[in-house]
Formats: sequence, structure tokens, C-alpha cells
Amino acid sequence: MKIVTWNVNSIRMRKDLVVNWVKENKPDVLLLQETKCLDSDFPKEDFEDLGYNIALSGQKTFNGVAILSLYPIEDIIKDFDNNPLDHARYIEAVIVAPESVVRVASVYVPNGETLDSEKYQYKLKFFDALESHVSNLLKLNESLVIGGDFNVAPEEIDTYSVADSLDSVLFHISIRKKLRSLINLGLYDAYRLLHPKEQQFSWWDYRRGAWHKNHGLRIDHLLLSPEAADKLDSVSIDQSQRGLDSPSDHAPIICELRK
DNA sequence: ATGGTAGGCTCCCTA
Repeated sequence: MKIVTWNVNSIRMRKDLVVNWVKENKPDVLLLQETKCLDSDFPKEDFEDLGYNIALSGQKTFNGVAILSLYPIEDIIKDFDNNPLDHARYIEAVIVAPESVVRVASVYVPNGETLDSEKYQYKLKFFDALESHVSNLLKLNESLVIGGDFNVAPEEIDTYSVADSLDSVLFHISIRKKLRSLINLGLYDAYRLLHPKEQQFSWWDYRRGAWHKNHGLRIDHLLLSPEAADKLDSVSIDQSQRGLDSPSDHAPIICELRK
């Protein structure tokens, strides 16, 4: 089963690019972030025509997450307890494939703006509440894949420049500790599990010529329960999508699980 | 050299 996470930065602006990628790569499950539209404005037909079932948690202007699946989507959950924000940043569901069942989630963690902002406090609290929810999910002992834009680079290898990142909301030690604590519940960072020494990024700022200088960070992740990690065959980041015309600032992350 | 791009929407916010 091929499961993909991708922050598309507006599904309406990115529709053709995402449709073309889906036709080429045929993911079984596609977890989207930053769809930036109401559910009624999501271009459902373009994906339904390709055979996808769709579960949405959207809002006007900002945020928005989605699950697209070639298999039935069941038990949809759109929030978790103690989430400090009334934003469309989380959707979870069970994917029922013929010979395998997997629980998936699409999460868009707040950026945090600056270390001294109120939004950064919300980012810290969002992680606490997410960790509490995920700790309950792990008790189910299911195959679980949490994909999304976590807005955190886990380790030094995951940034183009440690010096430039130390005071960044994407890398400050206080937020890396939150991601570490979440993973320490017993999750596996799929990319790092199969590529322990490689440096590959998932996001490059639109500003400052970041893409052309490869000034990126790895802030998008697929976090796997032990049951899912045991079935992990491959993980890759499709950086080619960042180099196309009118791209998202994020690249898709792809994993394949055995049945 | 202290810059600039993108999306959604409105004269600004978010990233």
C-alpha cells in the first residue's frame, strides 16, 4: 500500500499539478495539508474520477486537511481532545483495503510564527494534545500512519544550516523536544528509519531563492506505529515536484507498506 | 546584502 503526505499550499491552485502527480504515482492513500478551502470548494470530482474516496476537514482561507483513498474510508475523526485551536488541522480515518487495514491521519501542525509569539505557545500546546491523542491510538496496536506537515525538523541533518535554524520555530530545541516526545511514544520516522544518514529536505521557502540554493528543511513526516514500521518497504521524497512551475513549497513524501 | 515569494483576501494575514 502506497501512502503519501503532501502539503499542497491550496488545492485549488495546485489541482492540475496534484492530479498529474496522482495519475503518475497512483497512491493508495493521499494525505493532504493546507488545502485552504471549504469542503464545498474542494475539487472532489477531479479525484473521484480517478477512483478516490475523499474525507475532508476544510475551512475558509487557511489550513485544511484531507484524506483521499482508493479504498473505503471509515471511522473519520476531525479533532482531538485539548486541541488549543479551532482550526482544520487534523483528520484521521481507517482505510479498509482488501487484505489490510490501516489507520491514517493527516496533520498540519501550526507554524508558530516566532519564538516569542502567542502562536508559538499554541504550537507547543498542539503537540501536547496530539501526543495525548496518539498515546491512546497506540494502545490499539494497529497499523498506524500519521502523515503531515509537522513544521519541525527533527535533527541537525534535517536542516540546510544549523546556525540559521537555531532560533527558528521550525528547529528551536523547545519544539524539537515536542516532536521527539511524540515519536518516543513508540513511533518511527519512516524516512529516517530507511535512510539513516541521508540529507533530504521536504520544504523550501518561496523566499530568498531557497529552492535554488537548496536551503531546505525536512519538516514533513510519516510517523509509523511499530505494526506499520514492520511492513515498511520504501520511503522517498519526490523533490522534483518543488522544481516544477507554480509548485507547492513542500514536496510529497511517499512510503510503501507490505500487506 | 538585513533582502524576498506565494496564496487568499482585502488594503493585511499567514507561511
